[in-house]
Amino acid sequence: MPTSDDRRIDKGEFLGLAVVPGVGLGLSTPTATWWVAAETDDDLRAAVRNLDAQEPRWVWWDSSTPSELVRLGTIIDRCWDVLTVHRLLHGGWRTTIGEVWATLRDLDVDDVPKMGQMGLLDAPSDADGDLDVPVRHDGHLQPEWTHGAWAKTLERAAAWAGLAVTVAEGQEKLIDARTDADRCRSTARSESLAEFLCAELAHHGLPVDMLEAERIIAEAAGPRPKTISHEDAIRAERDEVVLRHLSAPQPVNLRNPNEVKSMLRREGLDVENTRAWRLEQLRGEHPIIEALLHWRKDERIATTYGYRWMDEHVHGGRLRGGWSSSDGAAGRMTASAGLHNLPTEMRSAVAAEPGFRFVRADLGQVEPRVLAAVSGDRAFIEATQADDLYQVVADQLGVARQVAKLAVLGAMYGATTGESAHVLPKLHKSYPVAMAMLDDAADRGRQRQPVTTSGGRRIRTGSAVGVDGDLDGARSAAESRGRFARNALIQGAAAEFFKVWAILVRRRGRPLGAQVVLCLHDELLIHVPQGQAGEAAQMVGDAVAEAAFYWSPQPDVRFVADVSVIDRWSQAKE
DNA sequence: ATCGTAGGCGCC
DNA sequence: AAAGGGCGCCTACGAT
Repeated sequence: MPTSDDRRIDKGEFLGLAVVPGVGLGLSTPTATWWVAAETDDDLRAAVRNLDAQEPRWVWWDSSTPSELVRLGTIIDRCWDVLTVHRLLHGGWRTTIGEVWATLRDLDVDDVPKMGQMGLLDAPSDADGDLDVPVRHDGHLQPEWTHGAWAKTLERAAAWAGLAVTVAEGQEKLIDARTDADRCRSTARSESLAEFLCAELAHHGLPVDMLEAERIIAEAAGPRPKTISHEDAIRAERDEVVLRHLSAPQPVNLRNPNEVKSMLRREGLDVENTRAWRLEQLRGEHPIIEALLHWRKDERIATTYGYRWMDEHVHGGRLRGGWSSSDGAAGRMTASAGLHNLPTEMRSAVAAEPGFRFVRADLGQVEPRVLAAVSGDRAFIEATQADDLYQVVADQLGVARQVAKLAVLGAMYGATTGESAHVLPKLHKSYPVAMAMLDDAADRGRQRQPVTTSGGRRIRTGSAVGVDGDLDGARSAAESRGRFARNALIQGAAAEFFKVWAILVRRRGRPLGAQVVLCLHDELLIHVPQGQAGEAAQMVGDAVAEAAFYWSPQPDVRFVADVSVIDRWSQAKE
């Protein structure tokens, strides 16, 4: 059997990979399938590096492989993540390997076999075939294989890698046949690498000053409870600060919105719901409002970002959570463990480690600039040349800047009321191409038709997404889908652009020792040795224009970023 | 007991 | 200023 070093792989050629820790690698190009025994992590790492030196495009089924590579400390810059590309091409989110295979083979996705659906005492049906081969007689993948049985032997791992290459080739063929083939292929590659970045983000974690975090938690939630009854006492104490404002004291469960509503009614305050923005309008009417709003903030930290959250997700000064490169709706990145919704008052706890600094950068006015890029509206593209796009639009429409901003955002979100809706006709007149594109997307959404982002992502609008909150029947559900589609076109394209930026920063930052530690929709945080911080900041800014060069359908749309070097996340501007 | 849904709210 | 799009995560609660 030849070793990996004997194989000649053309630059950019698909190279399937299936890692079996402690055993070796299954490998496959479109023309050959083989395996390499490697019992130690060092051997595994060396084997991958030797192959990567030939500059293949690595192919794998799903994020379990990048997770394994990152654990080994291997760095990859070209890959094709089959599951990620599937989501790009077909929409949807929680997709399984079995469904990806069935889709490619034109099999009914509803027939994809599930693990364990066969009773223990049942005889294997004819469809199951030989467990040693990955594909059953009926054409579907063996569920045992998709659930890990591919890793039983290196021979199987090699076959598994070969199947991944087969799927990747099929996906590329689908892309080649499209009118937007070049752009879509480019997105498939960038989104795949973004998935690898996700594995790195999950592994490295976000630096957290644990003492500072505990100080903030203590301020909001009190000391760390020692027993259950101690915890109850702290909770009761927190509740009491609100309840003492009642004219007729009685126990109220503040965590139950209905009880809060009737409590307020007894105090002479009638509200349809108890949301913060509505309660804020009642500030000054009754002291309990202020106390209740303050209670909510403290309760948020106590329940979601309290000691339990610390114990569960922060270890060795790093906050770690799961990352996904593309969510179910429009393709934004998602993260768990609170990484995407840390309250601002907790951001002082996100601190660079000794000898390191953060470079923080966020894209400025990214949604309207993306709208200009994807619509090709000449007048709107002209407006992106300015640092402050909204001011240019305001001057054009002859309205105040704030009004122009709300109108532009409203057009992208589907706002229908208020002053922003009033300005909409003017917006149509000045920027007809951009507005027509949004309206067209909204129409498609209403009719349950999918929309496609400029990078080629298919976004489904017909499923149960975006229909909550509408009680008055089908018409408003259709409007809700329209708003969703309208926004998804922009949000999805912005997400594609952001990911190109993120993976560029990841690569350009490597010689500087920089580590991407947070991706937040339009904001990047990188952790860098303090001596390299200035150079890294320059690089991050330059990478915006480079990302635009790779991603933007229009070469003359200007994108801007605010970049700063800081020690704590709370030192972000404003 | 376990699951799904709703109200609520954190962030973009 | 108005209350529109996305996500994750909390509690409460009704259905299974």
